[in-house]
This record gives sequence, structure tokens and C-alpha cells, in this order.
Amino acid sequence: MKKLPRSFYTRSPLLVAQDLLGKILVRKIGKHVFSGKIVEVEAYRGELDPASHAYRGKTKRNEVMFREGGFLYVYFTYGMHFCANVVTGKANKGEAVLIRALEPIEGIEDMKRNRNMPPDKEPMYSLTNGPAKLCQALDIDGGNNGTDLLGEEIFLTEGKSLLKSATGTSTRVGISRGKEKKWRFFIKGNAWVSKK
DNA sequence: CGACCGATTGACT
DNA sequence: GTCAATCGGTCGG
Repeated sequence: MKKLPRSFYTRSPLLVAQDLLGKILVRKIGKHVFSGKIVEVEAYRGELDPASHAYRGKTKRNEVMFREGGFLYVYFTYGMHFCANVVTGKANKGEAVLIRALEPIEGIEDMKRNRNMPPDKEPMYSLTNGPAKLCQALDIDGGNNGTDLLGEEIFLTEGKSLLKSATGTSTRVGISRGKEKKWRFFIKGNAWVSKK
């Protein structure tokens, strides 16, 4: 399938977030290939958005957010978890979209191993139904921060087209500022969407 | 420097 | 439902 071009990413995070639903995230590591359909995302609007890591401007930690769209921003939080974002917009905007949940497609046995789940169990929603869970499943950590999504290691491709009516919006999860903004987007009824 | 807290998860009452 | 794990960023003194 066709890799998404730079122009997909260099737009507003609100547009990119909605358009990311249904796209396929591919992660290659050695001989292993992981892939999954994006089913839940949240937009973070840079210096305009008090919930964004970019709100207070560029630092060593969030430098990748201030690149042009199409790079991967991976951050460490709660002392143990990694979360992955797609950087959007033009350079120096600090905009990104958090990938919150995936529906696994390829590499499910390896994802189970990465998540310490018994391999004989059926695929379960708990494999990738949260931003830190999917990073653990796909073996994404701080070392992947700054990866160019137009490269061969981690990238996105087109998926099946999705009707607008199949998606929903809500407020974002786990934040204390900017609570009222409905910048979370998800595929309605999909079993891998976090929270329930 | 110390205190607080976070774009979370999983274990436990 | 509550709460600990665990550490880097941020802010106040």
C-alpha cells in the first residue's frame, strides 16, 4: 500500500487527526513487521494548547514537535511509559497527534510477547487499546523519537476509506488543562478504542 | 534544591 | 471504585 506523503502531515493537527483514523501504522524492526489500523487519536495544538508539551515553547525534550510534519515524537511519562505522536503542520508550530489505539493486523504473536501475554490466547483488545500499550506492543520507545515517517522503519499507509459517520469525537483523556476541547477522534464501536 | 505532577497502566479493595 | 509504580520536567524558594 501507498505510503502517506509529506503533504498529508504538514496540515493542521485537527485535520490530520481525523484523517489518521483508518490509516495503517507499519513498524519494521529487523525481520519483524508490525502493523495496525489507527482507531483512536488526539490532536495537540502546540503553543495555543495548554495541554500540549509544546505549550511553553521548544525544549530539548519536545524539539521533534517543532519539526515539520511527518516525524515521530515519542515521550516518556509516569516514569515507565512511552507514547507516540505524529508531528503535524509546518516547522516551528509544535503541533502533533497522539496515537491512542490500534487494531492489530500483522505481527500479533510478537506483540503478545512484547506485552507479556500468553501466545495461545486469541487477539485481545488489551494488546493495543492505549497509547503506552501500543508502544510496548510495537517495540517503540525513546530511541524512536525523531524517526522520519517517510522512511522505512516506521511509516503510515492508506487503509480502507472510512465514512465520516463512522467516527466520533470527545474531549481528550488524562489532561487537566484544555479539558473542554473535543480534540479526541475515534472509530465508533471499534473494540480497540481505549476506555470503553 | 525540593515538591509536585503528568497526553498511563495494572493490581487490588 | 482506589492507588502505587517510577522518573523527568516544571516551578517555587
